[in-house]
Amino acid sequence: MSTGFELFTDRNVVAMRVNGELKDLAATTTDTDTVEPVTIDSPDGLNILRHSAAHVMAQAVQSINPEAKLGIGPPVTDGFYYDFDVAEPFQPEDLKAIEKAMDRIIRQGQRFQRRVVTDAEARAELADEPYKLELIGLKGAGDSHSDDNESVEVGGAELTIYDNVDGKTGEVYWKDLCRGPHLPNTRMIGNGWSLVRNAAAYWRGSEKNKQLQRIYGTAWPTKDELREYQERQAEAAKRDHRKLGKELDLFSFPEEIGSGLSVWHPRGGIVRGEIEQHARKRHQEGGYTYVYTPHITKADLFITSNHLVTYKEGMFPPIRMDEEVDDEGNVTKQGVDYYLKPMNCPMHILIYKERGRSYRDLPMRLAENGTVYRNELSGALHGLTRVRGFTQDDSHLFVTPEQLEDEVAKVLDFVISMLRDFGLEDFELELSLKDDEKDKWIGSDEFWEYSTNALRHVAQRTGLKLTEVPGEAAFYGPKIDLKTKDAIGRTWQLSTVQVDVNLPERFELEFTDKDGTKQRPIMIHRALFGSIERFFAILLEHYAGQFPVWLSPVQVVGIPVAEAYEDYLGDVIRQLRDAGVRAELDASSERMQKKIRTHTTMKVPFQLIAGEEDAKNGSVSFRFRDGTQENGVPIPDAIARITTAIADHAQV
RNA sequence: GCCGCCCUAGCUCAGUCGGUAGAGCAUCUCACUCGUAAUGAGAAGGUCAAGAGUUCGAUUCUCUUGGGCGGCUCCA
Repeated sequence: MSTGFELFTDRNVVAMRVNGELKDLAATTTDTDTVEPVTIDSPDGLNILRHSAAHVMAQAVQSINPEAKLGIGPPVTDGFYYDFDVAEPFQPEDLKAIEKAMDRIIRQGQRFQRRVVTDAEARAELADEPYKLELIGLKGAGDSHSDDNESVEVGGAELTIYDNVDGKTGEVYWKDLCRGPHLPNTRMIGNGWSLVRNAAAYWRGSEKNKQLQRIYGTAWPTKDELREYQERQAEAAKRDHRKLGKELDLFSFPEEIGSGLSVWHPRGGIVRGEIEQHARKRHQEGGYTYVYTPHITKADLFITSNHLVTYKEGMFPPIRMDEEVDDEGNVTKQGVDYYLKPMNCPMHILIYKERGRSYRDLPMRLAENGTVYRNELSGALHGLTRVRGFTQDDSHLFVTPEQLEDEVAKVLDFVISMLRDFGLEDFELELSLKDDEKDKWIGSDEFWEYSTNALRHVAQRTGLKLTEVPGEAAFYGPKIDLKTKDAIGRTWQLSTVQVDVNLPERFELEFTDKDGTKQRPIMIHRALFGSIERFFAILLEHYAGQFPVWLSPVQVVGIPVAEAYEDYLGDVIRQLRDAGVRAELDASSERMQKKIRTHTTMKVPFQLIAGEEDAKNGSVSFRFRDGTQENGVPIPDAIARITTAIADHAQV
């Protein structure tokens, strides 16, 4: 018998795994146990650090406000939070006071002491903590959601309370219902932590429940790592597409139009146009046909598709047409309701249905940049990534069951190679499956098995990292989602490929097979960028506004050293424009240094400068985004260099 | 939608313990004609988000509405 303290003397060890289970170092082990150390910088160790910091924060809050009732306090990515039920929401000044109190607790070196309790004991000790009592009740009811945040409190096989006690006297300062494990001592939290913000959050994540006040913090093994984290946050803030969109004059959301509805300025329009043109060309090469469909439709269409049942809250309210009302307000002629479309699929289906289809018509690949409108909750809106009107690069493929696997494989290859064209490189896949829950899924077991296997084979063949997530499929079929990592390591979900037998069924789609029988096609829903607005925002952040040359709104700006060289440099700019380059001459009366500054902040990839020297030699001088320069480049070479960079989608 | 915070010139922000406002940049004018990140001078620009209330008086206090930000929920 020995404790973790005896087994591991390394100060970086904060807990241990005993036969695979995380335990406090104070726990005892036997010779037959498999015991592994958990260091503070490991994923488990970080969680323990952060969860322990959450406890200290809760103790600090209750030391300041004994009336604060405890919610839950789990670790999350990069940090932790704790929820409190308090009469008055926290203010920024409160966070400072809480940090001070936390600092005292940490310096005090309180020990975390684990204690097993019965249900009755826990209820008695936590009589003043209604939310904890509710959690105890849940556990009693055999609730076994083992991976949610609540399990941090009551997820173990037995109920445990952690006491925070004085390192020397053993006096109990505070206690909390908790599964553990914890750091041995609050001092190990060190100084690599900080409170980040406070916000409201619904108790147990349901908007039907009361809102609690949540305080978020971040915690790291060292102060240096905290600083690095803060720098990463600052870098992300610098790249924020909402900020760059304003600075680079790309798009805006005029209040007069309404929230979540974007307008695209000339510069943003150029970038978006390049994205769309490139995608269009690739789609046409890939056997897709572009179609156009209207923005509004009579209700019938979305009743048939069932969207007006399952998705009604997500849709804008109807526009009533042709209704006539007399002076008393009685309806004398029935009107018709029109809806803004939240999806394009039913419209594409109607194109399919316009005439009888043969197996020879399949696969049929319809593509559209279809603008859809969704009544998103106002609080959910966020820049261009979450809006009320957006354009999906939507495709619907109609295939025979036999074609499904091949076609999905093609689609996935297509998606990946297209995203590579835009400079994204790091991908992984998520295969969403059905689970055992009854009633949630439609379609036969055979269909699910067949289509799931098809998607799995295809996904595996890409060689990309693949995660399978049971229960995440659409109710009508499995799907593959593609995620990408941007330049600063953030993950974005982009493309989705979904198999659907539901809509073909609802709309009674058919094709005539070789043997003359009528068969039902399978539909594949495919969004590549997801939403063009959102994809644009992701690229903008990925490149921090420094788009590769082909996407840059202005590719070249000519800056004459003095007015006398405007004609000379203007001629070079004209040649570039003739070659299809977006080149401009800055003939304003500013000084050249000022112009360089202006166009550098606008992130123009090539600045061409010419004065006496270059005019004499028939050359120009390059200044690049990073401030480096290359002087005396002969004009033809300069033009070739620029056009090549555009054609190659090069970053400069 | 919910909770909290916020909205002052085109932009970024000061400011007014209630007596109707200021800077820098951008814009316009003039002078300077200049070789790699801001030339100088001057001018113009604001019903302090909108509406209502309290007050002798509101940009400032209160309420309502709109918009934004951070979360929750939701999601392309």
